[in-house]
Amino acid sequence: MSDGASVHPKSRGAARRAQRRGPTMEDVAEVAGVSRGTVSRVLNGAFHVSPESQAAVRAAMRETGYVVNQSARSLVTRRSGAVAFVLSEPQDRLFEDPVFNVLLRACTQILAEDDSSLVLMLASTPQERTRVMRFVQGGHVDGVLLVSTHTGDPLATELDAAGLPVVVCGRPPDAGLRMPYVAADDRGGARLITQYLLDQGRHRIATVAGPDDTAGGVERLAGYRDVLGARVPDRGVVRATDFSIAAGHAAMAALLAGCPDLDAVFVASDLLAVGALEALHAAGRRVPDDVLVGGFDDSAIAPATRPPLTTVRQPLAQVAAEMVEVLRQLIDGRPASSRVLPTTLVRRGSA
Amino acid sequence: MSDGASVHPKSRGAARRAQRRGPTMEDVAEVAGVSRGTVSRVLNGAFHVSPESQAAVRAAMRETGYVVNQSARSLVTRRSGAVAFVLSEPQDRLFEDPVFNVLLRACTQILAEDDSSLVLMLASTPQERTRVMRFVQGGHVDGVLLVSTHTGDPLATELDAAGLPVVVCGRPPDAGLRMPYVAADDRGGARLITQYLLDQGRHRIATVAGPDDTAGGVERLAGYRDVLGARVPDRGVVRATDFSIAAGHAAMAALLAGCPDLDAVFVASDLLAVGALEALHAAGRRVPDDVLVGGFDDSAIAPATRPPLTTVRQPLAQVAAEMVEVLRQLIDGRPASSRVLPTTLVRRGSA
DNA sequence: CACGTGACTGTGAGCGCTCACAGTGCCAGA
DNA sequence: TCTGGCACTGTGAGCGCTCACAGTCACGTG
Repeated sequence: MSDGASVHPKSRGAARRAQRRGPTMEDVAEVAGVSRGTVSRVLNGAFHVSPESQAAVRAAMRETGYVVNQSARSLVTRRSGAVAFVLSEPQDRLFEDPVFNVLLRACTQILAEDDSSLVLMLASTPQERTRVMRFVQGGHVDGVLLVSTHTGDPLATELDAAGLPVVVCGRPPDAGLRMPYVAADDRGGARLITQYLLDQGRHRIATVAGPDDTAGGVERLAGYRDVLGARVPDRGVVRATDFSIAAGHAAMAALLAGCPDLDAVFVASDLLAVGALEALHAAGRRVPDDVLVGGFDDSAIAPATRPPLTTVRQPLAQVAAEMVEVLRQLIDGRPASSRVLPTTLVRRGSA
Repeated sequence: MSDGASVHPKSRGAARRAQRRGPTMEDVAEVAGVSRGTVSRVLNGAFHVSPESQAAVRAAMRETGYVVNQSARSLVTRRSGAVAFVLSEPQDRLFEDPVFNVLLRACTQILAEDDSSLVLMLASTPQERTRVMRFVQGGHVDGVLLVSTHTGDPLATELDAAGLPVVVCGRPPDAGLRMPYVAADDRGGARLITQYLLDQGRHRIATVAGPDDTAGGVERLAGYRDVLGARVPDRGVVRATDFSIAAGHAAMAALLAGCPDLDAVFVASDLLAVGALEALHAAGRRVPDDVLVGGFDDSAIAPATRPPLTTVRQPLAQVAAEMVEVLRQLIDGRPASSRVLPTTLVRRGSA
């Protein structure tokens, strides 16, 4: 008995190891009475494994409580099974925007369905940007979902130059980028709601546009102009400094000052519209009686404003799903192209 | 000279490899004229490396564009350098709540400062919960930041039972859990604002409380009761079904029906307060003239309501920082204890 | 002058996995 | 009966890193 330890040094070591730090494939193989390779095969859904072996392996996995070691797997496959969700925004205002949350949530969920995970990263400062680049190039993630709203975002350029799998949310403002994007049809949606305001018999339709270095700012204004053409009222366009409530308030006040006889306004986002409604209220204008208000996004706040906001719905869950799908294609080396998804009008009390 | 190529077969191979899939430590070592071990030492900030070697290695890293392979490192260190941010919520309403966003953003940023990353996970369904457990136990992350608001959350129990490093946000409703938490002083904050309403000369102070399976629901109501005691008006307490705008509206309407002569109301969250303000407006009550309204959170929406919301400020950035710090301690095997951070009153127009 | 000492460096043995390849056994067809 | 093919299985060689250990070298010190 005294040499029992030295007789089975290896198996005892394996047993100790198994309990200390979780079972390995080797342990599972031993329990199932097969080899490492067979375990690997059932794990990876490969063919050429007999039903009996398969059952034995599965039972052994259950019995031992086996979980794959992703580090070991990644080391050889060079796939991390993770994707970075990068918010590239000078100020991180976007975090307050319900649109962003919905997108983040949807992406997380969709990735999870495929057993991938989402790593959230911020890239507001140059240091953060460097970190993102190192992270992605270091193979921590297989690809990037980039939420970047600003023209000339250096991160987009760097990622693009490095040839990494990247999908952008929203039409990228820089035409030079090769990477595909997934966007809602901003321009079409803006046309939709502007036409709707027109159809309500309003003639002096102004707009609070978004910042001109964002896709939402540019495209939605373009859609508005598509419909109104020369009928855009004098001083009827004011740009908000960002997509916040406060900016909406300020822009609406400016609009009222420059174009006091407006009878409808298309506001480029719901959050801006919340501010605009306040400014209208403060100025004693009744909505919708005196002024119709149309928003954009159909975010969670839209049905909760006073009055409830008529707005344009972005299919965000679908945007998320398509972004993930396109990214998958890129990661797998398949060709991928950009996609634009239709927007729809949602009528509520404000217009 | 003719055998130059064959003299350095290894170095040529290394060079080829380096360009194919990124340089390894071996490549860096070769360029620096040192060994793998020395490179590893400078990488890990170890001592016993001569300044010359150190400089050579750093130069070689720069020259080759070396980035560590985290998979390989994790495989041996059993540390992933990542942390899971898990949102464990039956319905994922919380995603709409600005409070949650601020917390998520702050955690991401703080972790990034230490070169760790944040993996976002949802755990609404049993399947998702299983996935989280496998993920954490599989060593994908070193610990968990758990944002769970509901009593009897099975994930909290499972994580706790598994003895994994976990920090909960908010006082965990279940007393049986061993894991530490970081919370804002909900009860103290509720006392603060209730006392403030009292000090304004109001005597019929009602409350819209949060769900009773959440810390915010329980603690804030307790603070309210601490101050009012027997002075809580008859039918002056209504529970919201969740922390949403719609629930706030419904609860406030119910409150007005049961307790029509109320002259102030403490609403357990800003989002609820938005709904409550609407309900009051719909009922023709003026705020703050007829009814004072106090919220809780001081989220981004508070200054943007009509009138701006007097509320209780939660130090969310600090909560995030402390959560990360406590989790670090846990991961490093150091003892860690729960922390409660002070809340403060923010006066605006509604009270 | 031998020898311990301490700073520094190189080396081998893995971590747990996948992948390519080399078996093994079984059956149909020659 | 032999052979080729097929379904299935085991095995070795790494992936790139860290860690423990075993050097090496230049110093003092006895």
